Amino acid sequence: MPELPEVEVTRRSFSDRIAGGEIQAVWLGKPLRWPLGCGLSSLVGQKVHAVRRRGKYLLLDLDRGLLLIHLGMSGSLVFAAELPPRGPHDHFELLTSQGHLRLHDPRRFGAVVFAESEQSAVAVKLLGRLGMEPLTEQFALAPFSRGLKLRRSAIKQVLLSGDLVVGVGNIYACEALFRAGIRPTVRAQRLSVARAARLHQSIREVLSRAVEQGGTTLRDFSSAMGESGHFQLEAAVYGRAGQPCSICGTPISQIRQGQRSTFFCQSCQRK
DNA sequence: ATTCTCACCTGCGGGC
DNA sequence: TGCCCGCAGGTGAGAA
Repeated sequence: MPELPEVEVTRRSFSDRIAGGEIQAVWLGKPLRWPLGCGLSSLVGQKVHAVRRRGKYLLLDLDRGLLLIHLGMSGSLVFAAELPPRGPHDHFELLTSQGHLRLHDPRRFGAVVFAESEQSAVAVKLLGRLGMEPLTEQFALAPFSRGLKLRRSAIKQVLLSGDLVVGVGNIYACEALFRAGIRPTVRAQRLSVARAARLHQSIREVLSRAVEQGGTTLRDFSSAMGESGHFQLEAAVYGRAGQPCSICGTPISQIRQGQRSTFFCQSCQRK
């Protein structure tokens, strides 16, 4: 589910409300992708100071250390003064004086991990390889273009890998490549600077527009306020195999790249 | 070193 | 109606 826009929309939907809250209790359900990495009681009494985002990770700053939260493929957070009764797919709760945060994650590819600092081994393992943040000044054309030149893989795979630019998942990779008129299978290193510039711009546009729209709700994503996203209504290619391209009418193609579906227009994305 | 495949887990929709 | 298969928003680990 959650790519950068969904994670950012989630962050904004509870960051201010949880800030300053003191942790009163922590509850863990079924195992997630990784163990929490600390005792539950060591978190109790600490305050949550802020919620930041790095790539698709949420970082909850505590008095001592931070919690890294990843939503995996099917995760979502809810934050409210009172939570409804737990369901079978609720696996983590942070009860604070400001309200209760709950992770709902049917597939349990998500994770909540404690790190003593961003320099700690576990934080570096998870965050260390991450590339540029696409919605900040850090995401400049020159390093992006230079990075592409070093990669022989298909451009779609490079976008998904997250080591050049973070936050672009399967939906937004397809959408950004469509907007840039670039075929997903072309080798990254074969893109000219001009075409890299177009892609650079498309990534920024698609991601910021998706954030504006509250993210993409395909199945059940919603913000921590319970609000669904609307970007799926603007998707030009993702999930639209066989439907006419909005630009030229050519039926949208679906192929497999690295065990993932790729959607594109053969006519608008020639190379 | 980069690149590729697999694994993790559950639910859902399509075809038979 | 029910079963089986493939597929789904991510990404670290390990192999090639």
